[in-house]
Amino acid sequence: MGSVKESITKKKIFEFCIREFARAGYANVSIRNISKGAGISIGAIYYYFSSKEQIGQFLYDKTTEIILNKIRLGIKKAPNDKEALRSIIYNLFDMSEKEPHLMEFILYVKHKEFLPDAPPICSSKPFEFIKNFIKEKIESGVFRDMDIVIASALIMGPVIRIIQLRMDNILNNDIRLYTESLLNGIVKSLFKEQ
Amino acid sequence: MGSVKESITKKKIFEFCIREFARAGYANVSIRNISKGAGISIGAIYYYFSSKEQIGQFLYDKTTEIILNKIRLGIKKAPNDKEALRSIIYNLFDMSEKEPHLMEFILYVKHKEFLPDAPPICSSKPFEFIKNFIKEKIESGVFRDMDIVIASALIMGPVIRIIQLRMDNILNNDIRLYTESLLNGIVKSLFKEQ
DNA sequence: TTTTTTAAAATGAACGCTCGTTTTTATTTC
DNA sequence: GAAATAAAAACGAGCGTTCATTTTAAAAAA
Repeated sequence: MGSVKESITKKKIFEFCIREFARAGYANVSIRNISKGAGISIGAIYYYFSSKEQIGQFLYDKTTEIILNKIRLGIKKAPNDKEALRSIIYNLFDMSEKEPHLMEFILYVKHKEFLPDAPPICSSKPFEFIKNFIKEKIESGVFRDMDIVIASALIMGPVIRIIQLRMDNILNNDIRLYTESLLNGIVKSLFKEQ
Repeated sequence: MGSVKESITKKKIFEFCIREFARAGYANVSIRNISKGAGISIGAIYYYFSSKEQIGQFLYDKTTEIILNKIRLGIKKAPNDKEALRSIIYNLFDMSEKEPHLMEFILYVKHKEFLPDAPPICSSKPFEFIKNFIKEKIESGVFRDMDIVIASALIMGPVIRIIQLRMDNILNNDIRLYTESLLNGIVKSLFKEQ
């Protein structure tokens, strides 16, 4: 475990599966597809993963971890509340542009298919982290006093919507360019003073 | 065609499939599942549908039509712009409460799985209709001047987000109760005057 | 009114195929 | 020489679909 070979083979599986699970759906990607597409043998797949479900689990853990780290770092570095909000939006957009498959995997794939007992994606670590950020801003009086659910929907709803439009090829230009105007709209609906 | 028997059997298929496709995903619902779950034989299914894909097509057509009619009627009846916006939000919430499976089918099921050449769901008839409504309000100066994509995301994003939270059992009370406060937030981010 | 005919509707066993997984044997890599 | 990978075959289960057959219900004929 932890050898160079492991990381190479696992990476091949990761990169092929994240793309194909997002495109075709978990159930429509077979082990034979993975073997052929990732350029490795079926034996090698089962050498590292005990089942197809475990591949899904692995992908889920990796992707949520990557996103969480990026969001957390962005908020940490932000000098004020509005910049923190901007960093959430920008980082999600940035990730959608740089690693679209990863974002598609998180937002499109029904992970209950391979993780029957996992919480819904909106309760995964990155989204919970953002929710806590919002909660704090309401309690400290930065945002208008409102239900956390509403605040969360007003922020994440439009962001996710834009990302999905991009993933569906409705938007053909870099969505990072929308950060500013989307932030403006969100700020208007949330902040006490403007 | 069009007989009483047809409508009964097709209805059984419709009701079982809309629920199961939404819950488990199209690929994970087999013809045998449908046969057993809907209480009809495999032969009866193939008597009315030439393939499994056609069941998906049928469900897609029916559901988008139902939603479109509801949204269109709501906007038509609204006395002013804000009420029209409220009707969009309320009707989508109302439908999520009254016919959750229908809404889940529209928002969760990857319909590319059975409709390979169909446009993404955000370009389906009901969503296109709402988009045109928004476009008109921007052009007539009711909404602030902004990219239609942004306006669309600021409206539909939070609405869909709330619906998804409800479908994921994160929200346990009637989401129609959120109509007013969500409308308030959206209005703040969109309307010129308030 | 009873019998016959018709066609729609429903049945479920069977077909060919793919699935996830395991096993086997052999080779490559560190 | 131990760990990693390859290639191929085999497993039973389940897949979408087909089809010869039966049931049902109503129309036509007697």
